[in-house]
Amino acid sequence: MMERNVRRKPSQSRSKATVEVIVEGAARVFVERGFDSATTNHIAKAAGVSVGSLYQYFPNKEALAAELIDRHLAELLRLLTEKLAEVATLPVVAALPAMVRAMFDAHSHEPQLHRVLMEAGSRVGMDRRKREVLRQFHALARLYLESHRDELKVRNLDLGAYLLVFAIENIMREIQAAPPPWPLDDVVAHVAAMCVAYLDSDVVG
Amino acid sequence: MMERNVRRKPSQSRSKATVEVIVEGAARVFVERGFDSATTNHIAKAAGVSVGSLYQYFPNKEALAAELIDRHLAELLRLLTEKLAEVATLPVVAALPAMVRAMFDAHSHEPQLHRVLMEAGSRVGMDRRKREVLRQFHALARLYLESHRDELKVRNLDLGAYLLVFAIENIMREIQAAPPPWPLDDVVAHVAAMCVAYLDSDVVG
Amino acid sequence: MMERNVRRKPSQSRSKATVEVIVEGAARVFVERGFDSATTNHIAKAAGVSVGSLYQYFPNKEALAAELIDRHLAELLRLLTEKLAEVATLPVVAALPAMVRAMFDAHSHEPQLHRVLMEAGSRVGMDRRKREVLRQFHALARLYLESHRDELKVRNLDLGAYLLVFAIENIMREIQAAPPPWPLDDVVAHVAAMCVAYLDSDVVG
Amino acid sequence: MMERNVRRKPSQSRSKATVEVIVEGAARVFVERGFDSATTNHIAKAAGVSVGSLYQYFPNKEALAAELIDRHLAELLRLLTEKLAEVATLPVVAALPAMVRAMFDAHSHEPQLHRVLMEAGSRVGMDRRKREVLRQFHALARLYLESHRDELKVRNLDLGAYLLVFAIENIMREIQAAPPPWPLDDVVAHVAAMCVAYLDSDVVG
DNA sequence: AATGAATGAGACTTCATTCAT
DNA sequence: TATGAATGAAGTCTCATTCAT
Repeated sequence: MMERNVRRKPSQSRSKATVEVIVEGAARVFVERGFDSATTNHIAKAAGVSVGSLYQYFPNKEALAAELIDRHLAELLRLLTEKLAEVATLPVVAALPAMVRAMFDAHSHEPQLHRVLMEAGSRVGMDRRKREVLRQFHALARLYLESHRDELKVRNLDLGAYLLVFAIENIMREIQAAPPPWPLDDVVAHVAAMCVAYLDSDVVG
Repeated sequence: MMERNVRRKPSQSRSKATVEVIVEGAARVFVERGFDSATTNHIAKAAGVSVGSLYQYFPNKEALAAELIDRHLAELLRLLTEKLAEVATLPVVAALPAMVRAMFDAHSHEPQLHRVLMEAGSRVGMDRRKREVLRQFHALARLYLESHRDELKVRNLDLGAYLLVFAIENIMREIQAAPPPWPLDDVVAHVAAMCVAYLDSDVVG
Repeated sequence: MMERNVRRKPSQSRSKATVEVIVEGAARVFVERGFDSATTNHIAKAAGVSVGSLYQYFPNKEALAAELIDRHLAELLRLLTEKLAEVATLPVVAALPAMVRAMFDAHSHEPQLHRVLMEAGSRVGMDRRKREVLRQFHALARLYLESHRDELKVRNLDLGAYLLVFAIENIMREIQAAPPPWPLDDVVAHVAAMCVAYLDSDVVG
Repeated sequence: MMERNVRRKPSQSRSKATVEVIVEGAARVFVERGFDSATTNHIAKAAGVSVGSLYQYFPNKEALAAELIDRHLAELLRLLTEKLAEVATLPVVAALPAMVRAMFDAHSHEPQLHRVLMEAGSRVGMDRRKREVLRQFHALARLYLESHRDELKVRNLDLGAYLLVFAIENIMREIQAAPPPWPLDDVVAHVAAMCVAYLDSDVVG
């Protein structure tokens, strides 16, 4: 079903430009109408190309959403990796708030589009792709924690990194979806505190 | 669009039984085929009634999913409320692990069905309904925390309860969706530790 | 299709009352929703009986409309026959305006319902039934004209009566459907004048 | 409901041909099965196109009937306008029989199809459209009568033209629907005589 | 490469009618 | 007789996808 994300590698620059307008058109239409109500015809029209051209590059609507997700997640991963590199040498108490904040900022980019894509969910491979990225970020987080092992009481840093990544990611998404009534700085501070406190607890297992 | 969840109040017992077989049929079909591929005709056939009967009680497929969600969330709320009452007088360090475990157990009920419904997501009103239940549970959690305020360092118990509820709920869901490679008891212990440590941290704001 | 208008002769008075409320309910629903959108379930509800009872007396929706048409046309025929008897001895110049006026008055009764039934048209046997009544009225008109033959120049009184009846009936219906911008008395006077003038013309054939 | 008669302007010639075969298929199916029993699938099959193509150009069955009506009425208006131009300078006594005959001839074109469309009636916008055309013809008739005012006794030529148009049109339609037992030439002669005599009568108002 | 008219499977939904109670 | 829950055939319409130009 999800045959191949992109049908033919657009090597010509004209093709590349066409792919670009199609992807942008898709983003616009997904935001305006939601994933289900968006049709390939809508998208082609919004992109200013014919349906035929759309199908030249994308086998179906799902592939378009997948492409948008991939771009978003790649950006997310890039941002967080970069930020982690920046704070890698800082002590955990300083680094974690920075990472939480970075995660929050990363989720503030085109929230409508990504909300729509999240809702499209597994039909679009969102789950698998997102889990893949989180897995990568989990690995990064573990590396970071291990290099700061002596600052921490928690021993199972693999599990520790897992919990941090998922807890932070989900709360940031939740905040985007339904902003809570507290100053965001407070929320960020609390999330960071939760993480720091956790890493400093002497849980067994 | 989501006009009314149930079309007519089934007062007669025959009607009630019909509604029941339809809802059960829907659950089965949703699990077997996923939300998108399920059709009202599939569901009617699975339930052993005619499509007409299905439409007598439910305006569309979404309403069926909504009904299933409502039942699930009501059960969830009931379980957690009950558990919270049980542990209400215990100190936080004892109560939280019990609650985390209860949350985990609650998510272990018909996980396939609820995964499908989560994926159906907002098309089905899942988001709104779930947020409503979490709001209720947030209120309960806050009450609990306030009655144990002197055991805690965190001051903003409203925000505190919010973070606990969302962090726990999301991690439990994640574990259901993609079980991690650690013993579940360890995961539960760590989540509880994260919560306890957080509440004992002296974050400002 | 139009098996039999009424299924069982309602001999019991309870039955007769039931038929009555059903017919009245049908009239109300037809006016409110139009013929096509009216369903037998709507009608049964409006009449305060169950669908089953409705089907006990009427085989289908068409039969209900037919019944209403029959009642209407019977009333129309009765009124016009009566009026014609009244004016039978008057000279044509006096009688025709009276008949035109009577025709107009007759069409003023429950115009909404009858408009709906006209629109339902042949599906409901309207055409056949109406033609039947017009045929009867044509016969009456011819009798009248023949008994006044010496006041008239037109010789083919059969054709003459036919034209009068159809011309008057159609114009009266048209006036009901889309009232023209002239005083109705003027319109009636003109129609009468047209009829009188026609009968006084020496057309051959 | 009657959103737009035609969905997209067929600019390409292929589209135009498709629209044409669809309209012709619709005409055939309406005649064969009547309006109610005709389905869009029947029509598409009869036209040799897919349902999808039908819906590309017509939002529903009603729109197809409306298109056929529009064509018919346009033709009717064209014919009568032309005929009126021909006889415009003739005296009323000569012109009216010619117009009545023309009206009769015009109604002889595809009578079955138009009978079906009349029966479909207001569901199809027939009423509104027909009234519009009659309004136009009323205007033409009035112009004609006014330019012959000195041949006539009737003074309210507006109302006069109205009566003529409606009386003639309805009788012609009636004759098509149920041919009466007299030679049509006689009927035409009588209708014309009725009109001429009316215009020569000295009705007040 | 691009176009966009054409396709058609199949989902949704209604409502006249039946029949067990 | 009355009830109204249940039936299911059949019609409407959409939209992802193809393919002739």
